[in-house]
Amino acid sequence: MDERYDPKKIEGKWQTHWDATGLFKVKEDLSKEKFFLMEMFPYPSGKIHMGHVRNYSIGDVVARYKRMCGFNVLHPMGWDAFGMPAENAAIQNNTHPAKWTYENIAAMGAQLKAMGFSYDWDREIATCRPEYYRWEQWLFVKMFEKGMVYRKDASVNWCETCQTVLANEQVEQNMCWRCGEEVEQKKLEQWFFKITDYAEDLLDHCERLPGWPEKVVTMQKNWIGKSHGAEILFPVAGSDIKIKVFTTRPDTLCGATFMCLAPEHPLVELLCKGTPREAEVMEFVARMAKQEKAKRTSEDYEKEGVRVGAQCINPLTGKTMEIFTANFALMDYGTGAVMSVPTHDQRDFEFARKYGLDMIVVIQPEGQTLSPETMAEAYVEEGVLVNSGQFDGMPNRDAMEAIAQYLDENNLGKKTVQYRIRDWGISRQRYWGAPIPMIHCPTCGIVPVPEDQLPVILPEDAHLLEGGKSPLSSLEEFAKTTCPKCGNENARRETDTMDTFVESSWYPERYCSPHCDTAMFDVEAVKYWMPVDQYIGGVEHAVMHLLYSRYFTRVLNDFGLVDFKEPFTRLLTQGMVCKETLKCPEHGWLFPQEAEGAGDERTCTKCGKPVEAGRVEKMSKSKKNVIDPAELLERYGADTVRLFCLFAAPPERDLDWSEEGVEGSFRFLQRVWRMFAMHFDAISGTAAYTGSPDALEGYLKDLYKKTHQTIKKVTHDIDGRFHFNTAISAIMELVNMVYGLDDNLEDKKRAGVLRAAIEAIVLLVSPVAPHFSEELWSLFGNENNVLETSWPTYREDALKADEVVIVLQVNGKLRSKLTVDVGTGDEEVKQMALADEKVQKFIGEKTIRKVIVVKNKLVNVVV
RNA sequence: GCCCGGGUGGCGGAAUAGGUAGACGCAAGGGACUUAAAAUCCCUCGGUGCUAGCACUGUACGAGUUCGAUUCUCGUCCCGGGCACCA
Repeated sequence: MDERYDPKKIEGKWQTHWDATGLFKVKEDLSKEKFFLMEMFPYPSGKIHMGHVRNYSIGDVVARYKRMCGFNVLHPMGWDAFGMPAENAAIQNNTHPAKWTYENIAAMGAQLKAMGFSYDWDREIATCRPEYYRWEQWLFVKMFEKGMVYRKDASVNWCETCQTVLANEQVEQNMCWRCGEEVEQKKLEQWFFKITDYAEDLLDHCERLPGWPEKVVTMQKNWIGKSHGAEILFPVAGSDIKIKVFTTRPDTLCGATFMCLAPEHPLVELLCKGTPREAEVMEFVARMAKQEKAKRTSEDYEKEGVRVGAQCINPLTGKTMEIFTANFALMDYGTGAVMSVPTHDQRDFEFARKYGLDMIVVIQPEGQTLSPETMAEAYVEEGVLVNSGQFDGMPNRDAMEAIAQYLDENNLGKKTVQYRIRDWGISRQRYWGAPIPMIHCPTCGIVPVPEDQLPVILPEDAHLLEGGKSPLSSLEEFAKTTCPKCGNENARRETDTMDTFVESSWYPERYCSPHCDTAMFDVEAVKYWMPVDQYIGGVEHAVMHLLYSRYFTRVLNDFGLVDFKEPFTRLLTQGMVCKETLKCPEHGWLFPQEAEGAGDERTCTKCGKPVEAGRVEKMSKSKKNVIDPAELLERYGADTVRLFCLFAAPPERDLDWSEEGVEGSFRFLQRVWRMFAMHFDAISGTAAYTGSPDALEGYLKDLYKKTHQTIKKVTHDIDGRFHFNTAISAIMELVNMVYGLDDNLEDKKRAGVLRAAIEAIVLLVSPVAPHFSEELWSLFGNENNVLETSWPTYREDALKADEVVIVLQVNGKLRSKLTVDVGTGDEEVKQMALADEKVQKFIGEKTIRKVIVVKNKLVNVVV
C-alpha cells in the first residue's frame, strides 16, 4: 500500500464504485426496520456553500451509521428549484431561468457526489419539473373543491424592487427578506390557504414533538399566537349598528371609556359619513393607508387617532364612549376594533392622556387605592374589581370568567379565542413558479382546471421583463384559454404562481415514490417510509417551512392520503458556519488576501491602514469571509472537509472556520493511514481477537479494553446524541494508544488484538470519512463495502476497568490519589485513605468529624 | 419590554442523577530524526508564588444549599436568537 494517504487517488475511485454497484439505492423492504433521514434540500444557486457541506455531512454520518446498524435507510436529495434568484440571474445574464436552474442543478449535483454523500440519486427531484408540480396543482384543485383555498382582495406586502407580493413571514423589520427594500401596502386579489383552520391542531401538537428542539417549538407557538378572551358587542348610540371587539381582559370592561377602530375598519367610513368630521377622518384614513406599516416599526412611534364623530355604549355600565380611529388598531387581528381601558392598559393610558379622555379604575390592588388623577402609568397587575356593579369585590381572575359568562347569557358577547397566525397567502406575481391551476371565465367565474388537463405547464418560451415582473399575464398563448365548463373562448388563466414554500411542504412524501405518475405519491410507499425519522436543517426555517409542512401533512391526512399528522419525528437544527471578518477603515470588508502581516498587526494592501479584525460572523459574500468548498475539496479531499465540519463543534452550535483546524483534520487521517501501513504486514494475515479480556495482560489488555470502550462511546455519541465531535475525539484517543504500542513481539495475541483495534478504528471512522475507510477496509481483503458491514459491537466484560483511581480529599479539596482494585470495600478504602501520607499531613492535629466514601470514586475526610 | 438559549485556557471545545475542571484538536514552546528543510515522532502547556516540590487560586460576577458546586437555588452583568402597538 502507499506510504502516504492521497485522497485524490481514492475518492473518485470509490465514488465510481459505489455508483456502479448501486450501493445507495433503496426500496421498501418489510423485513427490515426503516429509517427515513432527510436534510433540507438546497436552492440550486450555482454551487454548494459551507452551510450545505456541514448540513449534509451531519446527515450522511447518521445515514451511514444507521445503515450499518441494519436499518433500511431512505436518504434522498433534491432541489428546491423554483424561485426568484433564477429570474434575477436570467435577466442579468440574458439567459432563461430554466436553463440557469438546470445547469446549476447539474453543477451542484456533481459537487455533492464529490463529497461522497450516500444519497439514492434515483430519487432525485426538482420542484420545477412538471412531473413534480403537476401534483401540487392537483392538490390545489382538490383543496379548492373542499373550500380549503379561497381568493380575497387583500392588502398585501408589496416589494417594489422585486415586483412581488411577500408573505408576512417574508417581511423582516418592514424590509423585504431578499432585497432589503422597504415594503409597501398594495391591494390585490390573492389566493389563500386556510391554514387558520388548523391553528388549534398545529398548536396542540406542539406539545407532542419531543424530538424537536424546544426553541423551534416555542417559535411555532409564538407564531400561532393563541390568546383567550371574549368578543363583546358595543351598540352605537342612536343606531342599530353594533361594534364587535375582541379583548383578553373582559374583567376590565367597566373601565372601557372609549373605542378605537382600525383605519381600514368599514364602520369608520360609515359612521363619519355626512358628519362634520368626515373630511378629517377620511384624510386620516388615507394617510394611515399609506404609512401605517412603515410607522409600526419606527422607534419614535406615536399613538394617534381622530374622533369619527359617533359614540357607542358600554354594554355593562351604559356609559357613552367616544369612538376613534387610531393608527395602532389593526384590521387583521381580532375584529379590528379595540375597547380601550386607559387605567389598565399602558397603550390606552397614553392615548387617553394625550386626548384628555375619561379614566375609571376598575381593578384595585390589595392595600392600595388607585385614582386616575394620580396614576403615572396603567395598572396591569392583579387585583379586586371596583366600579363594576355586581362584580365589585371579585378577584379579577375570577371576573374574567364571570363577566364573559354574563355577556353570553345576555347576548352581549361570548368567550372566544384569537390567533395571531393569518391564512397563508400563496399568490406570487412571478414567472418562475408553479402556475395556479385556475381559469377566470367571464360567464362561470372561477373554474378549476380539470384533472385531465393537468399539469398547467409553465411556458418556457416566455420572455422575462425588466424589473422582474411576471411575463405570464402578457403571454397570450398561455393566458388565453377556453372555459372548461361552458367553452367560453374569452376565458383567461390565472397568471399568478405559487409561493415556493408550497413545493417544499410535501417533498418528503414525493421522495417515497418520486417517479409515480398516477398520483402525488404511492400511498403504500409513503406508509412504509413516512414520517421522516430525522430531519436536519437550518434554524432559519423554524417557522415558515416547518409550519407549512406540518399544515400540508394535515391537509393530506384529511384527504386520507396519509395516516399521520406530523411529518418530522425528530428535528435537528444545525448552527451556522462562521469565519473571522476583516475590516479596513477606508475600504470596508476585506478578503483575507487583502490584508498583510499577522495577528493584530495586519494592514490593508490598498491603503496601508491597520486592519480591524472583525467579529466572527456567518459566512457571507458581502462580508468577504466565505470559504469555497470546491477549493477545499481540491486541496484536502472530501473526507477531511467532512471530518473538520463534524469535529470542530457540536452540530447545533455555530462552527468557527479555522484553516489550521482543517489542516489538523487532514493530519489525523494521515496519521491513521500511517498507523495502518506500519502494522499492515503484521496483522493482515490474522483474524481480529474477539475473546475475553481476561486472557490478555498488560498493554494488550488495556488496548483491547480501550477498543471496546471506544466502540461504546462512539456508538452512544452518534446515536441520538449527535455529538460527533466527542465521538471523533474518542477515536483519536484510541489511535494515540495504538501509537504507544510497546513492541512485545513475543506475545502471540499481539497481532489479533492490534487488528481488533485497527478494524474498529476503520469502521468507527467510516461514517465520517467513508472513502478513506473504504480503501483501508478493502486493503484488509474484504470483498464487501464498509456500508454493508455491521457496525462494531462491544463486549460488556471488556468495558470495566480492573483498577480505579480513588480521589482523596480533605475538606473537599483534592489532596492525593489512590489506585485500588475495583470493588474494594468502603471500610478498606477508608483506612487506606486515612493512612495516606498527604492526607495525614492535611489532617494534622485536627479532629476527624466525618468521612465520606463514594464507591470507586473518592474519599472525603472532613476535619 | 417579554420569552428562550449561552458565558469554561491564547483558540475550537470536553466533563453535569453534584464527586480528579480543561478530554480531543488547534496555536505556542522544547527535544529527536535530517547536511538542511518539510514531513514525522516524543515531551511541556489555566494563572500566581516560591525553597521547583509544593502551596494558593481558577468554569462571567455576587450570595446561598452541601462534606464537596462548572453542574442545584437566588440576584447582577454581558453575548446570541425569537416575539413585540396582537387589544
